[in-house]
Amino acid sequence: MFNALQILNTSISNALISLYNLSSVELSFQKTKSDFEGDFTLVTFNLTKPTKQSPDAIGKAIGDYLLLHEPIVEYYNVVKGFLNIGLKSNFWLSYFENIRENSGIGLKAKNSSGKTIMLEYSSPNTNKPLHLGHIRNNLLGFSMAKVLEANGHKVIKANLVNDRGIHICKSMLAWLKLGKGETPQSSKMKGDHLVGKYYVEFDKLYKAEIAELVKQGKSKEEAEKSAPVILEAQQMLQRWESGDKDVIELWKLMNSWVYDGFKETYANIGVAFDKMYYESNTYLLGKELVEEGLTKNVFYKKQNGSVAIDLSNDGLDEKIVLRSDGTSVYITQDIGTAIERFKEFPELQQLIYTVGNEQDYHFKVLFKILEKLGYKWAKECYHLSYGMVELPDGKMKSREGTVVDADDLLQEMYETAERTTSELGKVEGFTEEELKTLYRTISLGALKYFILKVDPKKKMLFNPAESIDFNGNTGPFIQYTYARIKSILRKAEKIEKFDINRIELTPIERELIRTIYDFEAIIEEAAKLYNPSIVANYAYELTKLFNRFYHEFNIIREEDATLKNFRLSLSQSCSHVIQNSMDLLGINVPDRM
RNA sequence: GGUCCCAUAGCUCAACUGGAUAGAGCAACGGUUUUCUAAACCGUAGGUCGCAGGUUCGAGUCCUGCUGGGACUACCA
Repeated sequence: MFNALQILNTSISNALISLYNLSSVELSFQKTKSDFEGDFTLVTFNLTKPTKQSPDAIGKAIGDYLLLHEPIVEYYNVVKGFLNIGLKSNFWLSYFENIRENSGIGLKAKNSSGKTIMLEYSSPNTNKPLHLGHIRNNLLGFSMAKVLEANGHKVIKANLVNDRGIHICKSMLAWLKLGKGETPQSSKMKGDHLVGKYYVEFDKLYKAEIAELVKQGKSKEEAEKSAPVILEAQQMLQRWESGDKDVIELWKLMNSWVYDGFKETYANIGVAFDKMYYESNTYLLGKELVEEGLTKNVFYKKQNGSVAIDLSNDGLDEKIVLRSDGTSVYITQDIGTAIERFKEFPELQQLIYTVGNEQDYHFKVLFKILEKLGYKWAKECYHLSYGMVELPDGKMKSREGTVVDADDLLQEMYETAERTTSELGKVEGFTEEELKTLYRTISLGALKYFILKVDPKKKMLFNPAESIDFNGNTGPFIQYTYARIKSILRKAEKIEKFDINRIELTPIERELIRTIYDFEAIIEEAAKLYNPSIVANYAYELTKLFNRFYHEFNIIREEDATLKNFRLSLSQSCSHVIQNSMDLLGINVPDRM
């Protein structure tokens, strides 16, 4: 009923039939640029060939047709082949009347699409604390889940914890050698940081041994393979795999430290999971599938006994799926876990992996193998690939300690929020507890928005020296605008009934309604493109627009009661959309700040 | 060597997926508060969209080549 594009599309299609006897033509619409008069713009260039008319003539002919036949159209103008169409204020006002009581504008009802999606994200290693790169993963995954839910899908948020492997053994070994029984309690250190400390210690030992061996005349490569400490770590991994009691016990202990730490960080940034997977349970999966793949001739055995798949016809290379000693490689278990998940959740229709773009190739191979094994759902697997977070001097490396630690950053942001807030001095009457919540809301808002406003596909730069801004295109700016609206609504106390037909829209009011109207399409687009930054940029646009409105009119002092209540109601709807769009990003908004 | 990704204002990012005069924020400069929260608003300045071709009525966007940056290419995870 209020789908303007659909209405226009139908009317213009009719116009083309009536005017040129043309049917089934793809029409190209866009939002009218703000420098021109209108709401929607039809691009007419692609119609010149079939109609043999000039763009301007087509625009004029369609425009005239619309004026006669389409009641929602008020006026039109044609500029250089662009047909700008203005809808009647009446259309926008009835739309607004229709949605203004609705606090969930644009959101689809829960599970209304009937589609179930598993979205994997976070998936940390348990040998080190989370850094800014992991934060991007977590925020992106969590937000994407929210966006998909807003489109009516059921989302199972999954976390596959990489809790085993050589890297964990490195931490364990270094702790045994140097730890002197140190625990999170004894050191007053967060568990994941403590384990991470020994991961770095291992690397130091390892590097020293390599240097020593090189000095003795070995090549670097040889040294890396034969350094005693790495051999010891490998041995430890073998003992783990054979179920050695001591190793398993230490592994459990150190992992439990890490989990306590992660739990705290996850709670702090406000992400959650529906389903936890652990690689120690899944790493053997997939081996039996290799057998299946062999009988299907998808895989082949090489002379040395290893099993591989040739993907060179698909633009990829040969990929080993089983070592010559019969053990799995990483992709083997990925094949296994994917299949396992579709068995576990028969209703599953899509599987999304939130993993950095370093693994683009890996997922191409994985999906291709699944396809070749004959799983129909293989084409519903999607790699939500995101770019690395880089520092001014390059990529972050845990081993070398050149990382922005997640917990440190969150703490820093919190302190900045606290300092900025008290400098501005607008929080009289807040309790200690309310202040803490506010600082958290603002600091997380700043960080999350900073990360999510960037297109996930692109790498992004974080400059610790400049930190994250609280002014301009930022989370706190949007939160502030929300608080402003809430303040007005508090002061007004209530919105009285008003006759919408008495309203004459000013340009900015019209633009606000129009922008609210766009929200639904934005949510759909963000899901379609797997891109929360579309929501972030939208929230900013709406917020900026509202601030202009706010400066242009004093809402509370408006003497015309109809106008006043209309503007209050419009402000309220803006607050709903701002709140909902921020919620899709996993960001809270405060009533006061 | 091969494959893939990226390059837009001094800095960080947009550009509705091929459409109009490429837009925001930060930083710089100037203005706005006895009026609903100045974490705001208005204005000025800032661009050979890495370079060179091509396709198209139309290219930041698509194709080719080049330059610069990055990732992947392991019987690592």
